[in-house]
Amino acid sequence: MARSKAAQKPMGSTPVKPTRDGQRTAEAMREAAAELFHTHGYEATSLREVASTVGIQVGSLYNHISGKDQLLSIIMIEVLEDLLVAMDDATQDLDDPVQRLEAAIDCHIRFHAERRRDVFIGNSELRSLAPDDRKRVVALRKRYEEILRELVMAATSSAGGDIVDAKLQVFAIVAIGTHVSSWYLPGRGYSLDAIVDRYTTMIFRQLAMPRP
Amino acid sequence: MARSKAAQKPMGSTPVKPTRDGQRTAEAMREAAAELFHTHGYEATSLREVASTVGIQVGSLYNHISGKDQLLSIIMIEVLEDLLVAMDDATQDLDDPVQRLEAAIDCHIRFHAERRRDVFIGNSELRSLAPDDRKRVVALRKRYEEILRELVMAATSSAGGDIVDAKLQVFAIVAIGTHVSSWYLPGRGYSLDAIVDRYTTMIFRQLAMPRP
DNA sequence: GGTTGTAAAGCGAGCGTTTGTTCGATTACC
DNA sequence: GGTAATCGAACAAACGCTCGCTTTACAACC
Repeated sequence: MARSKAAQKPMGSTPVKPTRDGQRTAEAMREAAAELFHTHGYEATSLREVASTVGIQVGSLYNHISGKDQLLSIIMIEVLEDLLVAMDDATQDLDDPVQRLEAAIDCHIRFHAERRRDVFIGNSELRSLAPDDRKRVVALRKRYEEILRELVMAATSSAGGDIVDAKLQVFAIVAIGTHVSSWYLPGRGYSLDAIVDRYTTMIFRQLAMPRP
Repeated sequence: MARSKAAQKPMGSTPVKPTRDGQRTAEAMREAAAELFHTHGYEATSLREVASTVGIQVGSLYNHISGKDQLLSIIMIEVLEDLLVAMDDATQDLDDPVQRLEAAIDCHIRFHAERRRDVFIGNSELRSLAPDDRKRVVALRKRYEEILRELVMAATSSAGGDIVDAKLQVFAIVAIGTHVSSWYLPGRGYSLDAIVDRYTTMIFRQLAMPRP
């Protein structure tokens, strides 16, 4: 191969000698993997890079995972589950459907910006997943879209708005989130508050209803 | 490695013995590469798979390309240049700014749907590009966004619309295109005409102006 | 109208690396 | 002393790429 990468000296901040605390190592592995997957992609990342980032040898990884694919599926499933929880937390205490939608959009965009690294992995490495994991991820995504759909429909019918097309409306919102996760950089350009505010206005306009 | 892939028997429809027509082979290589990059990703695609799809040996690929990366950069740059040309063709004969924007949205969505394979590659393999090629692709993208921006601004100022935020408005349109290229399948679900129609209405609503 | 020279195109074996994964020995902690 | 964690060396497979050789098509020549 032409390219040369990976596997220099340990640069990690974690144990070099055996420890009782395998938990910390497992966590460092997920963190290192997420960072590398985000930068180079799953296929272009070697387990030796992951190991050297954590500060251990390649073989030691297998004390915590069954294989490279597990590293990816953990990241992808976790971020989706977190998103569902965050969306639930953001809306569960609100009664007014319009306020619920506004809170949902806020949560949606904020989550995609703040956890852009993991979200980006989740959106670009679907095909690298093993079939079973892919099914699970697709199911979680579908559930998320269903939640958005119900929020949009409840808000419009409550405030006299109008949906051009429910499915495509949800897609438009999802697309904005995905796109944000690909360009947003904290501290550069737009503030997160500004992004949320502008996009919320634009989405409410699509629904032909005023913002509260 | 655990996975086993590629390199069985030739399945291509093109020459097995030397021909004067290397042009056809080069074209078949681009086609095979695009198909494989789209399905498995650039890094997960081996040149042996490309060669076996075309129906030649690995070494023979190098009669037409300098390396694997060139295969990718050709695909990515070509699709962007085609998009710019298509957008120009779609709008150049129109004078009314609103009609120009409508035609642009039509072209934008249609292109992203019809050439979804190449567009998808263009949107997901940026990090696999060599630095120079990446710069070129980023520049082309920026130019495309600039064109969209001017179309949006001209239309709104002409028809009394209102832009919440020019940059984010363009981003929203781009995001819809990218998203379409990831889910649209011809003959399944929405017709292309329906997609274009619905999204056009939604985008015009965002600009607070009526469709012509 | 055969003969021969040339260059493009493909073959196929092989090169040096890198890859994911395995495994016995070793170390550190309870 | 037992056990979880790590090391370190090794494995076979797959990778991008190179290269000397053969095959083909076409043109120039006698």
